[in-house]
Amino acid sequence: MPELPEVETVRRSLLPLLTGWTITAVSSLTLGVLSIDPSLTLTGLTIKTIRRRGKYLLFDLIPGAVCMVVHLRMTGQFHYLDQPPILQKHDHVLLALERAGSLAWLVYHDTRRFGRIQVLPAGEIGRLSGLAVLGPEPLVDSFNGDLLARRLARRQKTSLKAALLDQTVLAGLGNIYADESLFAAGISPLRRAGSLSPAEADRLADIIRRVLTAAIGCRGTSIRDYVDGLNVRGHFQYQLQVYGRGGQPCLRCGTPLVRRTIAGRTTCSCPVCQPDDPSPSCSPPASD
DNA sequence: AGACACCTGTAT
DNA sequence: ATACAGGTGTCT
Repeated sequence: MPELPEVETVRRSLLPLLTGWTITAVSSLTLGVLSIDPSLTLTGLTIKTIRRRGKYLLFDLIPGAVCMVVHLRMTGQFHYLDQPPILQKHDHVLLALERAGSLAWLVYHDTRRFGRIQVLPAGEIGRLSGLAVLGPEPLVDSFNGDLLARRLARRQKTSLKAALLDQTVLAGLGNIYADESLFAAGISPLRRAGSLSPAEADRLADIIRRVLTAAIGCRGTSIRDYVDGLNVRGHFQYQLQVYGRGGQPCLRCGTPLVRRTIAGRTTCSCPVCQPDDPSPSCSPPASD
């Protein structure tokens, strides 16, 4: 479920609730969800801060520079509770917390059980495949059209949709925000990743930043499962222009939106606002 | 680049 | 019964 805006919203919702709290007990209720480096114990560690990299959450624990790396995949959720939890189906990990005599609990819940929590020395997180190979963060100042073009050039011949979903090209986009960004930029998901003009790359980079920022401002998109760390839904789903709207009229031109599978994912786009051919109406007449 | 795997729930 | 879902890792 969660893409960058949802993961960032989870991070922001949990950060003030969890910093400074010490883990007093760990229950791993399902095999294979939580893995802890054999040299480490979570019990007794204090949450120093929570960072995000792409779609990963990184809980920094002290003392000893320990990192709890979390990927929520499709349906992972954290629930913060200030009362003892009544464990539900699909609750997989329970952390009991204490600070200045107060108690709290953090539950990891995941219907489809695709998500993973890994605990390891902070210095070794570079060994986690996936995290180590992530592309640049789209919300840092250095992200611009030039950088995007250089990253897309790594996937010259693949479709732009496939390239934007590739976390090694750019970190954080998923199916919703790839489609929303391409629509807002007026670029077809089927364009070759290496075919963007510098002006198009500038425009797409700017729009990716704006779409993700707007979605974070809405606390994410809640269609099915997604909620933040306090079980609160986002509301960017009310601003979606194309995702999930196949067959419905384009909100810009009225043409029915096209729904098709690209890069193995359902993709929605406007055949008029996002022409497959790079801007035919603006091309200079062919001359030889 | 594509198929399939990992899972469960929901909608048709 | 079948299709599909905010993701990604592995194998053709």
